[in-house]
Amino acid sequence: MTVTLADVAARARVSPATVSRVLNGNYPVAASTRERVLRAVDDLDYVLNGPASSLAAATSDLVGILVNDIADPFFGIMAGAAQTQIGGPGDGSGRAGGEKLAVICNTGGSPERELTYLTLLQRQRAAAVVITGGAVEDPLHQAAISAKLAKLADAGTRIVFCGRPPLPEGETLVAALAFDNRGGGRRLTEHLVSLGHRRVGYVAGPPERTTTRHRLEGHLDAMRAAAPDAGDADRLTVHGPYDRRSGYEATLELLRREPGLTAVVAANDTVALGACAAVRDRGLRIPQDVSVAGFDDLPFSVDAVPALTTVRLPLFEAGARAGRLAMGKENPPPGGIATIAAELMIRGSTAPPRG
Amino acid sequence: MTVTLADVAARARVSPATVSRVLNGNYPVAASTRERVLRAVDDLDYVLNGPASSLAAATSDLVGILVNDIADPFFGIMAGAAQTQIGGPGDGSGRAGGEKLAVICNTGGSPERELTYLTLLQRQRAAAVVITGGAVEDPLHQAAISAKLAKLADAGTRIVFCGRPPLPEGETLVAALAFDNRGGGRRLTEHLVSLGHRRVGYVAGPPERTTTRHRLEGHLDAMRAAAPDAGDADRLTVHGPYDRRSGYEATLELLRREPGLTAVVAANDTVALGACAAVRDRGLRIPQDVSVAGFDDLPFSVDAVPALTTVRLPLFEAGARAGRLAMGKENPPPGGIATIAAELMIRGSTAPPRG
DNA sequence: CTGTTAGCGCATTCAT
DNA sequence: ATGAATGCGCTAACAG
Repeated sequence: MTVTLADVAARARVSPATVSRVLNGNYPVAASTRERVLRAVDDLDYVLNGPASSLAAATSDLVGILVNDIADPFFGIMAGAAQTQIGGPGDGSGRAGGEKLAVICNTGGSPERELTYLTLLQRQRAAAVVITGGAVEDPLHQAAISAKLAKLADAGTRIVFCGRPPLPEGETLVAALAFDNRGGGRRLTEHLVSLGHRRVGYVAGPPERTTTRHRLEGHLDAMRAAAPDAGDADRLTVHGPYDRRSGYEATLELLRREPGLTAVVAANDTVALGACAAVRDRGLRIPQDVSVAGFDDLPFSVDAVPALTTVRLPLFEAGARAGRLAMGKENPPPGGIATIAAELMIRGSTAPPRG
Repeated sequence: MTVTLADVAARARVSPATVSRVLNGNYPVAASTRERVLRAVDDLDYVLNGPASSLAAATSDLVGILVNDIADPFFGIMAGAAQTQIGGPGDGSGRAGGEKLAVICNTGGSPERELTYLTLLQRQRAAAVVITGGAVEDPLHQAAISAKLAKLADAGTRIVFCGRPPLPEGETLVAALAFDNRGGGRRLTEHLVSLGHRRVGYVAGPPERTTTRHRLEGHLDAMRAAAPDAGDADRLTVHGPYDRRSGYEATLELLRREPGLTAVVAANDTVALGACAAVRDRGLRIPQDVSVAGFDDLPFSVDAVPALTTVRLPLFEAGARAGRLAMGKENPPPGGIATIAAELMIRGSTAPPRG
């Protein structure tokens, strides 16, 4: 019923071993023989049995890419970029040669699901795993993930972090591409401070996430430098999920707490969009009455009205690099860790506060 | 070195078969035995060998989700929704029970890569495949894809279309969830016509794609109904990729061709954002001078300024339903085909043309 | 309810 | 450069 390697061998009048060698191309085979085998493959419409192959070879061509939320372009861009380096462009025949199968796994930001996916990938003997986005800082989960990653690495799976800080220990296990969230956050708020803002609200992401904490710390650093004795930064910080609605509601709350607010900084661009809507619904103008700033510089941010001041992260480049690292096409950075710079993008949504 | 099922069996003092039955849970096993086995699994930190399991069972727990562009939330939302129905929430142990591994494959809209991914999934003996987004209409590729899908279906892989029109034949192979792109496009333009617009530009997607064609046809139907002898609809249609830049440039071009344009309809919301930017850069106001409309109702569309009139597609619901169909959790619609309604969302970006 | 027996389809020794 | 033989780790009959 289903065509096997043995069928191909019979038709090409060679041994199964030879067919295997032709298909994997990692062993010398006479050109004429190869020719014959390839023709038999096409004639019979043979498709390699992945599981059998993986079982025998004790390794598979699966590469996992873990993301927190695939509906968010922040992750979509990185994941898509990584996949371009892994899937290979194909040869146009649809025959599928030595390509890896890059697969994206949506954890929803839940550490449990993250672990489950890692186990699933371990079960599949994945060739590599790329983990994108910030981590949850709960020590229990940290330890569980570390242990799991150690096992994966031990089994020969390459591990790459993308937009995630390196593990406390175990730097040798993993190549990590970390974004400079703290520096970006600091420079963004410094920009506002330099414009004259002193009452700045901050809509943070979910607590316990590294990304949230780093961006917030950068913001607070800048605020403290500007007004060492202000001390009410906590009062002007609200946490919530990384979505539009959170930005909307948190901004209303901030405006309630501090009607004299002159600027709102959001944890990311999506949240910033919600913040903009809230500011407007309160009858305030951007940036004349309230400045608004985001983070990430997602594609839509430049089209906001006014265009959003934000911090640009080179998501595509980082994702592509992570993909290359996962494939072993590129050498890991020194010490296994590289920090990716974040660039301040000043646009129309920020301006000096009202005289 | 690596723990196998036999090791677990030995430690639990049962046969390998019993361990297998416990793990797969599809066969009666005494509670006490199960207990013992599970403990041995935990003690030994055993992880099932996926390839071996798939080889023996002649089927795997992989489910593929094909998307055109994962950086686009249109696909991200559907893919994420499908994954919620497939991956299962996990039991929180990270142990990974009977879950399927839902994997997202990014084709970049290229039929070749689509074929390659299908071959890769075929090679893995995937349990199901969900194909999202419109198809390319080239008959050669259509035939190649059809043939490949037939083989997959033949091998027991369930096939589900999501946001893609059904195959010309072979309805029995596939459950198809198709969006009412034509109807949505028609109602959107009818709305503009009813406001009084007659010179309406259209920024279409890439030619040869079903989604592009259906939306455009809906638009043209509505235009022709409004002005049967206008006949210059072609002149006011420009094709381009589904991205912001295309919307920007095409709109400038349309404004050049027809300075008297009172409205621009874009192939989707992302394109519409670019169109808005172009309109503004030309010194025109939205909607007073030019109305702009999009399609899809992506999350950011309501936050555009003014909020974007568009056509809402229930992307999450459709993706989730596709996921359930792929898992066999839900029965296919009658005839294998369901059309998903598209809802007109009238917001601030459209208004009557200037008196 | 549990144990025994046979492969699943391929990659890889080891020969030649 | 090629063929023959072996086993990867598991599931699925078939017994009992």
